[in-house]
Amino acid sequence: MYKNKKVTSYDVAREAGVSQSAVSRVFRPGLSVSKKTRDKVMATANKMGYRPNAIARMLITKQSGMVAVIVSSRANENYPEVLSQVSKQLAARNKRVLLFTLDDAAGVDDLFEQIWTFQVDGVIALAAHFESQRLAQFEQHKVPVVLYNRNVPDASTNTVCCNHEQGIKQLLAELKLNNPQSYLVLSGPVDSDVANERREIALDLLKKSGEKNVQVLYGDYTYQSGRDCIAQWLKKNPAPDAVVCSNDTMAIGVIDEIRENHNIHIPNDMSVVGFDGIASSFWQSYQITTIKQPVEQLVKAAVDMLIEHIENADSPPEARVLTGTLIKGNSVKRS
Amino acid sequence: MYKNKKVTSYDVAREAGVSQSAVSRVFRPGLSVSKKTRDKVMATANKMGYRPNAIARMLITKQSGMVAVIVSSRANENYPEVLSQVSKQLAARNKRVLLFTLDDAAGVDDLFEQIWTFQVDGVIALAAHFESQRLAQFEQHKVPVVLYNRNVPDASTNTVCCNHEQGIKQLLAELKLNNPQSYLVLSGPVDSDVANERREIALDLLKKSGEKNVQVLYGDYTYQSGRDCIAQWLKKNPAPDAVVCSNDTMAIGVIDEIRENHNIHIPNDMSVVGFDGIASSFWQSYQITTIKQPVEQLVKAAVDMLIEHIENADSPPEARVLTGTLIKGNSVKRS
DNA sequence: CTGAAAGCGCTAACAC
DNA sequence: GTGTTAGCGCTTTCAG
Repeated sequence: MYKNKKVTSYDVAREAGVSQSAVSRVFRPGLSVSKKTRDKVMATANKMGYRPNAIARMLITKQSGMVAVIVSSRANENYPEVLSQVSKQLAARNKRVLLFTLDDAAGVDDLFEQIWTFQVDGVIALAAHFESQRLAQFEQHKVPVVLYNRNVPDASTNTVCCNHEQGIKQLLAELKLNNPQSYLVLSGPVDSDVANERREIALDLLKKSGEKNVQVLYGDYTYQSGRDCIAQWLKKNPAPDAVVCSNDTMAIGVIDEIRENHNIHIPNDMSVVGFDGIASSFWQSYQITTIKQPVEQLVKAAVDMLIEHIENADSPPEARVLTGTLIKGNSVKRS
Repeated sequence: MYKNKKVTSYDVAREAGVSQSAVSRVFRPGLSVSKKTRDKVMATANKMGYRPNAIARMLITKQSGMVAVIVSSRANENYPEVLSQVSKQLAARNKRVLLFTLDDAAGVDDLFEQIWTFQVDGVIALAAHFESQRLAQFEQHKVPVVLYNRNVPDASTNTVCCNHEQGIKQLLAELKLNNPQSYLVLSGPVDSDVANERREIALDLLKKSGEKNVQVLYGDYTYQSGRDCIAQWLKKNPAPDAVVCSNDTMAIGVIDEIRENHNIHIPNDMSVVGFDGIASSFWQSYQITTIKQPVEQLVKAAVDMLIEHIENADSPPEARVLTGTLIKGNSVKRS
């Protein structure tokens, strides 16, 4: 075995008695090489354990074949599923995932530095919040970007989003069947764009339908915050008839808190709805009424858009909105 | 703005009136440049929007600064936490994560091709199963690798693992307090090394302590498989006194199935234990007795080992085993 | 401390 | 169809 140093296309060429570019051609699909040379090259390449060096290729083709995927810690609980889909679907398009996790605003500068230096072909941002000046940088550096699960008002960015409005409308309609007199909206954190959007839509719709008794609390999307919020609220206030949570995880927290510490029956005395359709929302012990996001299709849309913009630098920005599915669970009374 | 093409170190050099290597030096930390040149270069670089091209750097330094992280779909439910930790801790060591997801054995060939061509500095495999010949390839290609949550008998590979034996010993001791007469071991899938290890350890320990009535069922680590297995079992058999699940998710499934369809009380009539300590195992409605994996420390160990082997090619293979924490939940009766 | 020069391993014209 | 040649953008000796 030739293990002492990395074997290059030159080494293979010499050994096979062909030119270096012949070797290169053999390993670039779709280039015309005679079967004879191809076989000869392949044979010696295998013998020598040769693998083309993607780095060198990137340098010359100016395509890294890598897509930066940014995951913020504020991401929904369904992000593992999303990430796995993203990885799978990008792989199918012959792109690799360069993963970045974003903890707090502090890391953003560094993150962007990395993105530029690594010459990624594109960026998919999962539920992260970026200032609009940040988004402008992508354009300056000519790096296509798709925001997943975000709805940016000014339509200069590619976005893919679940239809929050329609979803929340359906959830509220479901709640209305029981004619609730008081609502509690349990919002996600204010630094999450998705949370803000869901909250505002809910408040807006409730207002439009003339509801007077609507209160808002702020959690941070976690189970514990769901528990804490409702516990805190019930210390000084009567139980609301309906609780509208910005995600399933908080809804689960609410349900557990009620079960443990309060003599309130869900759904008979109180209705709870969530959002996302995460795996545990379907578990027997919770069975939350929620909107299931069409994750696979959302990711497909995101990947399609990104590839389109990578291949065609001046295609116009696009926003795609997909509709989720109402899941009628047992956290809202059914007649 | 100089936006028409990527600006290179030559462009900056020309503009700043210095040599190209001067620019290079400025952007390589720890190299001696006079403050005057440094300032001048920095200023024009910023003005022109210059960013060093990491690809070119990789080509010459033969270090990509990337670590391949392989996630298999068989990974435990705690993988999001693990992945997030891995990403964070590698970032702290100035490495980027190139993420690969592995669905089935079919993709392995392709995966390995990618790993070689992308010249990654190292590999962390999360709960994936590789044949030993595969592992040998890493050595041939001189790519350091750390297996996370695997215990390979032949000690020629770097591994980091939670102490399954001690954990399961503790869980069984906890169960013993109620003097169970019959055990059901609910194993994960046979193509998961972790699952096999946990099952065998449990069976072994039970045998050693003289238990006669021990049955085994095979799930696939999912919630639904937990439900299905126990439901199937109870159709034809009496309820076991103790159920030992290979992960928390299946334990949750067991609990939910029992709650919905059987008149059996947990923990009074039946005890259930899990493994992993995933977030939902602590939820009020489950509170599983389980072993919480020390994820942060496990990842730290993995990353430390990997970096060590990247920097020091001939450090010897190492296996680190960390001990988990027994969580005394409510799925086992407490006296 | 600085600049000149030689590549890293490969791709992409371009002749033959 | 194949070989020759000129780089991609950077790091790294090596003189000065």
